[in-house]
Amino acid sequence: MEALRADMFEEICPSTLLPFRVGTDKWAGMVLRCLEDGPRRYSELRVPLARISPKMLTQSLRNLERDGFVSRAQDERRVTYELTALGRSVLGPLRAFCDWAEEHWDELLDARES
Amino acid sequence: MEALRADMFEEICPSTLLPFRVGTDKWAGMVLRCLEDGPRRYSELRVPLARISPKMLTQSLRNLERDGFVSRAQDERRVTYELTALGRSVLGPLRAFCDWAEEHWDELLDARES
DNA sequence: GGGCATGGTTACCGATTGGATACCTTGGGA
DNA sequence: TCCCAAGGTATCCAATCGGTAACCATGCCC
Repeated sequence: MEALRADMFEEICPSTLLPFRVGTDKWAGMVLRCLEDGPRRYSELRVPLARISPKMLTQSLRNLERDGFVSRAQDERRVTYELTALGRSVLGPLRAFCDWAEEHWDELLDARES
Repeated sequence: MEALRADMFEEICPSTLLPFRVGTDKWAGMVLRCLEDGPRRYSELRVPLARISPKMLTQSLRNLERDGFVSRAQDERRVTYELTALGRSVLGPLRAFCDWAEEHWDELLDARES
């Protein structure tokens, strides 16, 4: 499992500019993608999600937990978040959207400009 | 092309309860689905979207137009909205989510309850 | 030329979202 | 014992979202 790249999600990123959202809030989709490759710690998630505030990361994670997408495990001072089976099952549709966005990115930008 | 059923989207429907959204606003995903089978008029769209206000329907349509998903054609007193190629292309991922939601609906309700 | 249907627009308001910032708590390690 | 890192909370505020309700413009039809 590789480390997560800093600022995986650019300032102009699909989840903010593009017309769809996964999860109840703005960040949930990105959080899910960060958990694709295995469990991650809170502080580890803050690296790729460079612009998230601690408040929003906690809120996103709590929502995802409440909806059964993510499980939280605490081991002394270590907290790790991991996708549940339900969480993994939603990666399919989620990736379908990401692929779509990548493919149609230029068309979308063109449409927005005019 | 069949007429659209009144209140196609129940009060508790995936797009409001479930953790994803297609389109910039609450209604956009439902509007797209209403246009799946061909062009529709403004008043025709208000039938399946029983709880939408004229303001929000206009806003959703304008957003979808701006993003290039929908085109608007005016012919005297008739206004019709139709999916563009881009709009049709997003139906795939959109349906992937709807299918996912249908399949995992019970799990989601269970997770929310506890 | 009066009314009616269509396709909106406008004003107002409350609720929700999300950002910034400061603070807190617990458990090690030096 | 003091400090520091991890993993958060708390507070405040601005902007956006979405609902209600009233109103408007255009073009037909009688």
